[in-house]
Amino acid sequence: MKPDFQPLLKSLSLKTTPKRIALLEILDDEKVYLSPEAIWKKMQKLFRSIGLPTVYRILDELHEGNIISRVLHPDRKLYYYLCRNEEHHHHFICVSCNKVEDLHFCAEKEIETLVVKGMKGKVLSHILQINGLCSRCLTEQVPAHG
Amino acid sequence: MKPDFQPLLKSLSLKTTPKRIALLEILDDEKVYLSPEAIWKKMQKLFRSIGLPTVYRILDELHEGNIISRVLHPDRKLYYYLCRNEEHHHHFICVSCNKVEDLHFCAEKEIETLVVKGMKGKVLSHILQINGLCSRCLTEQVPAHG
DNA sequence: CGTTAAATAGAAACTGTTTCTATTTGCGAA
DNA sequence: TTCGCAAATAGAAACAGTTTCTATTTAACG
Repeated sequence: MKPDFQPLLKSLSLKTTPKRIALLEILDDEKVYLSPEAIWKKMQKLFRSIGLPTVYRILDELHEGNIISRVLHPDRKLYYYLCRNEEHHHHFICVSCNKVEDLHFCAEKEIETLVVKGMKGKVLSHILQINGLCSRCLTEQVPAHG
Repeated sequence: MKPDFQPLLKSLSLKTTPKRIALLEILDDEKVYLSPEAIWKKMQKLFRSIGLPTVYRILDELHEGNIISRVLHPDRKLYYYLCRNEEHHHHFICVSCNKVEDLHFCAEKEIETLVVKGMKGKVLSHILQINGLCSRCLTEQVPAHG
């Protein structure tokens, strides 16, 4: 069940190139977040000649257009994944298998109150990221990395 | 009022070198988080010859020993600051002046419940970072960067 | 099909960080 | 206080992830 990404690209005034479609399909297939390099390696199986800069550029464009989300991993690298949730939410990241799960929880109101009333400041954005082990990795006793 | 950092270093089995003391004093003076390079520049005023790798190494050691905290900035660089709070807390970061304020708020319980009961997973760590404008920058209408 | 602006490959540059090796220095022992 | 050695450091170089640059290719529109 591959979604039709053409209208999505069109809405961002991006041309529908095979590489953009392939990258979106790769992210759509994965339930884990991927590094640009991992995406590049998957792309190389589909295109005999594709540069890493192309992957970076496409990721930037799609992230810019809010089609894909990215995670700032504790290892200081950026990881990307396709996020289908429109509403505001946060991420649970399994440090063992890299799976991302959306958490429909947000402490927005508490934060807003603390910052506005407590500090007389203003909230521009907030990041809530939970690192842990998903149910599968937990039961399988896979050693966590990081 | 400079604290005596010697026993602190000793407790980590780190030798009390002028550079380690100076770095701690620089961080103690600042109420903002600093990049390794910014710290290096301040160090260069005190030591005619100091390498950037030395700054990185000292920062790593102190961070390892839980003496200093670090922030993973949206610009993907690491910033460091001296954190005097022992208890678990989170950070408000002013994107205009880089000041860090501790927020004594934590959604730990809600997160725990969601992950354990909802996902049957396990929480290893969590990051809550609030980016905004502090009261001073807000009233001064300083344009925010980032 | 032809045109044109957008997209891409490949090389090279850039930046923050780490590693390596020879030299220097803090500090416990004598 | 001086000695000896492990720890700390300088400076160069390497490294990794990411970005920039330029010539070439390609999608989209008429």
